Amino acid sequence: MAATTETLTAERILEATEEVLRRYGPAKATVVDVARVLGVSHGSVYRHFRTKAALREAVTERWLERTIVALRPHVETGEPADERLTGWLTALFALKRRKAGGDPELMATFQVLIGENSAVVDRHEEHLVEQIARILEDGHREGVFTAPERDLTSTARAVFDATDRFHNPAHAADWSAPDAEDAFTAVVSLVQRALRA
Amino acid sequence: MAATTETLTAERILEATEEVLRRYGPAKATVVDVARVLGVSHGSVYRHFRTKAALREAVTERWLERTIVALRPHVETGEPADERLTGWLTALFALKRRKAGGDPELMATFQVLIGENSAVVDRHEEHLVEQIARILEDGHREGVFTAPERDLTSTARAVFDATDRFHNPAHAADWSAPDAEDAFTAVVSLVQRALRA
DNA sequence: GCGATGACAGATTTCAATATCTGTCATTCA
DNA sequence: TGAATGACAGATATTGAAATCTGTCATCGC
Repeated sequence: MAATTETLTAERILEATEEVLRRYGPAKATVVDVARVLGVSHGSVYRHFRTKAALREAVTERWLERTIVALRPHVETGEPADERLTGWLTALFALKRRKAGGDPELMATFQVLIGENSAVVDRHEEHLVEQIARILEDGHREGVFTAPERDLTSTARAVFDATDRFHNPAHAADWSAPDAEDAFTAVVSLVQRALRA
Repeated sequence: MAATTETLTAERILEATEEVLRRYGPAKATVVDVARVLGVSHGSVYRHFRTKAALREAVTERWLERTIVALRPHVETGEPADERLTGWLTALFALKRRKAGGDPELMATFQVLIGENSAVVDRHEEHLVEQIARILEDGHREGVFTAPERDLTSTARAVFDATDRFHNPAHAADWSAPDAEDAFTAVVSLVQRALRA
């Protein structure tokens, strides 16, 4: 509502867009709203983002990037690779679950954005799979994991896919079930048994 | 449209409801439509099903039941348990994928019904998990699978969860990707490695 | 000169009036 | 007598006119 004297940057627009999405949800958030928050005309927003879709895509990217950053430390702990893998998967599940439980509406908004930007999501998944692959590679070097039958990336992808139920927002509704924790642990130990030497 | 002289049974109503859902989709299918197909007044439909929701639930149940029946033969082949497990999982994936690919609109309808009837879906999943558990039990007896670390049912559940991406209709959109087959094979061999003696 | 503006056309959404549907039940008919 | 009917009240969906939004661009002012 208040006009600031700061220069208008892509960064500031993204922040405003996030705020508007949070407040009004994905269906009602408009470019005009974003401009109003920034105290500029909506034409100015279009100087930085070609379309509304591009703006929302950029927000999605930012949002997903945060998960990558939050998980990075778990890739490079001093622990043995098998423990690191469990730690990484647990951190991912905890992260997603905390978000979903803490603010279900925001999660719903997020899911809509994800549905709109599958290309961004694909790239994001590739990053996550890379992090798993790095742990598997270390595990192989340490002798904790057996030599993979197939290439590292597709094994990493298999680990990602096998645990999909516990990080894919499409399943967020199941995460509050009383046995979600047990189900997660069971799948993780299944995966560990498959990988361990 | 044509009035038949046959007596009105729950079975005939369910068939008509399926037809109406197929033709108009979940949003536009009405009880009046169902009655029209049967050539009766909608009041007569309410003699057999208390509400529209109950009617749709019954259709969902019937629909899911067909999967259970189609998979039953795969539980009891003469094959060793590990091959049977792969066979069962492959059959489930193929079944779902054929449905999704063959008639995407019908699949979308089905997904809406599933969303409306989570209790029915939960019971259905339990049946599928039971089928897996039976294969695991045989495998343990045959010495093909290692003694389970945890109880059979929760291991079976873990197998079901780990392969979720390849049977949960929520992921139907991914099944036509060129690498879906490979991803499936990778997860199945991961699961097999975890279970084998 | 360069970022910002706001009027504009066409696309999309909202809103309220209208129509249809759900679920009930007193009545009919075989 | 017991299945089937259809009129009905309240809930839900449809529709089309009015309002708002998206994306462009000629113009402004620092």
